Amino acid sequence: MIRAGAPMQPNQYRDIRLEKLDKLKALGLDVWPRKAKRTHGIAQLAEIYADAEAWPNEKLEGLGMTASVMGRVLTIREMGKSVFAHLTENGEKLQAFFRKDDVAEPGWDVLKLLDMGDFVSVTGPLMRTKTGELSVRVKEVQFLSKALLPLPEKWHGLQDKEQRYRQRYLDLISNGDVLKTFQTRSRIVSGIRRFMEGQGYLEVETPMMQPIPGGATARPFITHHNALDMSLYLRIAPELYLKRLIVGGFEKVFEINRNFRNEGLSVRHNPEFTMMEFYAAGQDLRDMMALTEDLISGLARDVMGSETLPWGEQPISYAKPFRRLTLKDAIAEYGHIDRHLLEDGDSVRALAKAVHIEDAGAKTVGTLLGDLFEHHAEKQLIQPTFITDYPIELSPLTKTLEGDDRFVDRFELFTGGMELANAYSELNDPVDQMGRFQAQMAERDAGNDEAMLLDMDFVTSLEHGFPPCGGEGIGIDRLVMLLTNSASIRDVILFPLMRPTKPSETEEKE
RNA sequence: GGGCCCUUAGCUCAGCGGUAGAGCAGCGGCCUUUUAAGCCGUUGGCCGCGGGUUCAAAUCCCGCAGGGCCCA
Repeated sequence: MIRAGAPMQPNQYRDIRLEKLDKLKALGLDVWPRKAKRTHGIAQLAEIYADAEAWPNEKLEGLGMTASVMGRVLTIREMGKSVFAHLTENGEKLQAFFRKDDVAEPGWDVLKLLDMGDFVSVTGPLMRTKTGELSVRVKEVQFLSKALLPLPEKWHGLQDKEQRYRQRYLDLISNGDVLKTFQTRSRIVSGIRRFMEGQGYLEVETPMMQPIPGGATARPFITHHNALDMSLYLRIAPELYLKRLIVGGFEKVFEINRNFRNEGLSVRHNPEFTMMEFYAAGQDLRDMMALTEDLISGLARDVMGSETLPWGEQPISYAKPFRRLTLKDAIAEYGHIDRHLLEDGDSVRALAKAVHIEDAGAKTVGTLLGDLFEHHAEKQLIQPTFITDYPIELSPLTKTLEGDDRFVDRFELFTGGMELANAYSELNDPVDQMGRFQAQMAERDAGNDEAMLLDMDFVTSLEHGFPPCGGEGIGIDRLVMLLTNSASIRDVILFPLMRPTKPSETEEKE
């Protein structure tokens, strides 16, 4: 596969196009000019003169304007002594109309050597064709860049998913929706930054390489620092560092950056993924909920244009307020299970065994409640729903509920059947925190290699005084999936992780 | 990790024991308002890789690689 990508291998297409390049040089052209002649962007012209009734051909010609636009040649339709071509720039298209009698030398010869995929700049007045399409009547052509390899098929685009991910640039060129999705992702992320800054949060950066990976339960990637001769871990979460900043006196901080978790791939998981975490001194879980609703419904409205957006077969409403449900109530409702059975350890264990949950005999009741929730409820939570009152075993960094120390003041937001956000009233009692870490270490000794490691410096920071604090993480990739109706996380990550097609050169050297 | 499926021309796909096919793209013609332009002609293939079965394998069997979907 991907033979066309093999660099500089002899290839029918490359050879012919290299010959054309020589012919262009022979015409005396600078075939790799340093700058494009351009007075307007294609999007700009397409927008201003979009309305065919407001801008009929006579009126366009009456403007007496000359525009220069640059773009990649997407299609060429040759009609004897005239040629139509579509140029594309930034996802927008504009037609160029060449007539042999109109084009100044050596324009017509250049045209004969033009291929789909090349870049050109064209100059001329605007016009509208018989069929009403806005076009540039080309008087002058500037050749900008030769594509030596052909574009994917113009009608079907690039379909092969493997090649779409491996050669994302081809996917972006030939599948218009893909470029739109990633442009939208960019707008969503900048919308998030605007919102957070508007709420008084400061963006900070904390270590991606950590000596002790903390803040989440997950297997880390490990790497090595040569000069210090030490192991380092790619972070699984920034949490413990952001909290140190709260200790240090920041009131509100957020970070949007990559986390790395050494786990499998799926339509919802990529080993590196983007997360926003934020912390606000003096606040609690209720404040995090309100902010989350404001943020997400605001993004739906302001970036996507509606609080109700399509998601597969079923639209999702991001209108406030989102539904709230305790973990146990969610199990009861979606699993059609008598609520009272969830209050008793033996019956919880029996329910877990009934649905074949692994090690159901050995796990704690709280852990089993988490498993039952995942089994019965998670996939069914399509509309945004805050799940609250998590078992303490699943939440080593969270304050307990008032009056019930088996459960903690935490929510996870589920949407489209996915975990989208996770928030706590942060644990700030250093003695309690030390005990929770010890419980995690015991779990680790018992064989759970995802259990948290003790970070003594973090505990020390709490001992210097940590205010009450609300904290939350929001999965940015999943948020983009939801807002753009993308079924796979690979459709919202530009370069998802792929196995190499053959051993890389660095590996061969080692 | 388990199950199912895919891999054939640059791209999109047929073909499923008997000489390797189509559309688009390319190349050569015709055509001065086309838009999946049209018409005539034409080049292009380690049928993912390696074994096997067979007189004969793209096609059947086994293994490997890469990918996809579902489940855990």
